[in-house]
Amino acid sequence: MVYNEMIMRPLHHPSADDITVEGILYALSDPVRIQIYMDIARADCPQTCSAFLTVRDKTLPKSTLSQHFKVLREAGLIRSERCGVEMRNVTRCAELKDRFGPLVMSILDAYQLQAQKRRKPKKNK
Amino acid sequence: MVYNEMIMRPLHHPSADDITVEGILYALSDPVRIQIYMDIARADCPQTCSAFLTVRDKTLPKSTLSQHFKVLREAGLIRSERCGVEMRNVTRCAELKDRFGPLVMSILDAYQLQAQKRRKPKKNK
DNA sequence: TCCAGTAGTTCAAGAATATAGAACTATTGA
DNA sequence: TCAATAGTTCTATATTCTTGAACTACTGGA
Repeated sequence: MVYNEMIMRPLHHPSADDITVEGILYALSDPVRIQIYMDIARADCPQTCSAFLTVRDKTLPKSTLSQHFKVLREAGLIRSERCGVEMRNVTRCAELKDRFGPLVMSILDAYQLQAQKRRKPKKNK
Repeated sequence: MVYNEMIMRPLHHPSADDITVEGILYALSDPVRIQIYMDIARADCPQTCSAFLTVRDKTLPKSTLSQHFKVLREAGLIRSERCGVEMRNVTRCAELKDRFGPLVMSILDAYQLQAQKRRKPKKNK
């Protein structure tokens, strides 16, 4: 089959007012997406999509990865900018902090805590 | 059709160690569920399921409501106890705070903030 | 003891959403 | 001009969610 009219739509970033708590929670409820978001947040420079072709030892198809980035972007968690052939992704932490206080930070902290426990679980359980 | 072997399974509550950040975020990413959870958390006594047959001005079928409670329960957010014909639901805030710090509290705070903004939006936007 | 009423669960079917391969757009550097 | 790279879109399939109907389970009369 031949695809007609396939077009590259401009990226959509919701304004701060349109970001919702539910949207943020949904976007970060996926194990792959929260890991991606965490890595972008921890990085000291914008991250490309293809930096995440393997996440948590799992290889992801490009199409799936693209969808995950779209979800993060449309939830208002990241800002993506096309830059030549690649995409630069950064978090929108500051805006989110203004709007929702420590929400996102405490999600990241809890996730990090959990990841640490996974790596070195206590014996007494 | 006649249903055989339909049985009322015992309620399952995950142990604190089996609760995950992703599970919590997923459970609270639904507008109905976060509202229910908020109401249970704010209440000063256990709440029954049927107290939520209408949520955010929407009437829910009993079967849907039952599923929502199951999701909250299996995410580790609430503890449900059958008490005669009804069910008493309370939050597991203390356990969650031990395990994940301020995570759940900051979700509730952010949600409350958002709900307030919905009720009285500023003119200058 | 039976029965009707109440509270909630389970099943199953249709609706909605997610995943991923293939085909595509878009940009760059040689 | 062209091949390579980065990411998107389409679409079919798989998975998950929603809900009405049928059910379980308990309770308080009569």
